[in-house]
Amino acid sequence: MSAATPSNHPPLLAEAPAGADTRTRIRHAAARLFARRGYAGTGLKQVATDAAAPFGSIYHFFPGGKDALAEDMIRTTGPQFMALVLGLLEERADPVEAVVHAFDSAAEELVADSYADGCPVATMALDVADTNEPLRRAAADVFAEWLDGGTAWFSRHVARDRARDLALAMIMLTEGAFLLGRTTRDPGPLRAAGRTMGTLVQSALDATPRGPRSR
Amino acid sequence: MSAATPSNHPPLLAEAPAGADTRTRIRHAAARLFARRGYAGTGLKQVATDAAAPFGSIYHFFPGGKDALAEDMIRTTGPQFMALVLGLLEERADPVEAVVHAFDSAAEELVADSYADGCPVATMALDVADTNEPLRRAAADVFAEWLDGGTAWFSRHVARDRARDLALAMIMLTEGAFLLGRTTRDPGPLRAAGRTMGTLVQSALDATPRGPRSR
DNA sequence: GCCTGGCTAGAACGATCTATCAAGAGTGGC
DNA sequence: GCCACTCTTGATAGATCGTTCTAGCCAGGC
Repeated sequence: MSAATPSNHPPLLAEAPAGADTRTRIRHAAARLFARRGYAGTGLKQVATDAAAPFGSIYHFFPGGKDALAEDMIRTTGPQFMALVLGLLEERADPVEAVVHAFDSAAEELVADSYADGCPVATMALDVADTNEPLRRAAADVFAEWLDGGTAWFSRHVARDRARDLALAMIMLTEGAFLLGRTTRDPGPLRAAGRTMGTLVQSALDATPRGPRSR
Repeated sequence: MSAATPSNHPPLLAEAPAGADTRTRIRHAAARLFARRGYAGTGLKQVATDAAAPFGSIYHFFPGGKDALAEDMIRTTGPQFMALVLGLLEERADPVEAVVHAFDSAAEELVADSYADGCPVATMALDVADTNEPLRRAAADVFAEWLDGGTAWFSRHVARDRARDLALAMIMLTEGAFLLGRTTRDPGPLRAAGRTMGTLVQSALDATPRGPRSR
């Protein structure tokens, strides 16, 4: 949708900017901790500490407490993450090169931050899928948005039903690759996922005989 | 490796058999809770309750406490899960049909247990990747075993380097599909992952000109 | 009959968790 | 200069966490 300049992206889940107000400092700190340690593994006290904010301020800005903070985090970083990926895809004209490039960039970033940050939603999604219905729905909504966004992107090159499967495969490979990469401390899975996506896109293109689009 | 009969498999993460001793009851209860709620989200008191075991027995059988219980769970259910998948793959002779069938079976099972149980390792792996080094290593070891096992299976049909990428893709798609399936309460992702794996295996077969094996 | 060991059973401890509360600090309107 | 309001603070409550500990139960060997 929005421009997605071919420049390098700002690090998602970074610390809050220097002079940021308390609310955004809390948001950033919570996003990092939730993404790395999950819902149950993150303590609000540590959020306050990391944010250099008074403990009570969490409840001032997020009266719903931990749940509200977590839902805000899911619904905020989810679209940001999609925008980041779509931006990476935009950096190459050829769709096969684009997906390979996107995964390679993700691999570089994973190494750069010492395998700490993967997908900001996955850890929490698995954590709460069975225990916290509102958060499960929030994560489900995010995944649905990703699927729509990905389908739209691939639809520029292949038929819509094929595009949907490609988008689904891209999301699943991304999540699986981050899981393996973070656990084994190895960027290899992300690069392999890129190769795999390249193969899939090429297959879909080959099966789309009449020109690039078939809308 | 082992036989892998084409019969239906016993449910992984099931309750302990009726007359099971306390140790195995604790193991089963812990496996279920850890898989569904993650490491931080699982309380030992609830493990004892679910296992119908006295609380102190947990420390009697697992002197290492929560960590020992979790590591035992990872290293036990990990290989079981691989055996289950390899067994499903064995139920179809054609490799393309085999992968599609395996994912379709997984989809059925996910629906059957109300989207509660996915991969027994993934939830914990993401939970502890940044906070608990021994458990992270245990999960990493399990993933490495899966990769070896999967590579061996695909090597029966394609060249070894191609087989490795296929195995990697299969693991990543499985994990991603379970994540999406559990979060959105929809078996669709698992079936889509099956279709995608079918495409990938077919591609690899097409690129392996001289007969099935190329050892 | 007694003793030894594995196992049961749950109380108790200190730490940590989420959430609430009351009071203080700072700021802009009038 | 005073009020109204937003935000800051940290103490506190009540619950739950992982872990330890002590005591009792019960079967098998001698």
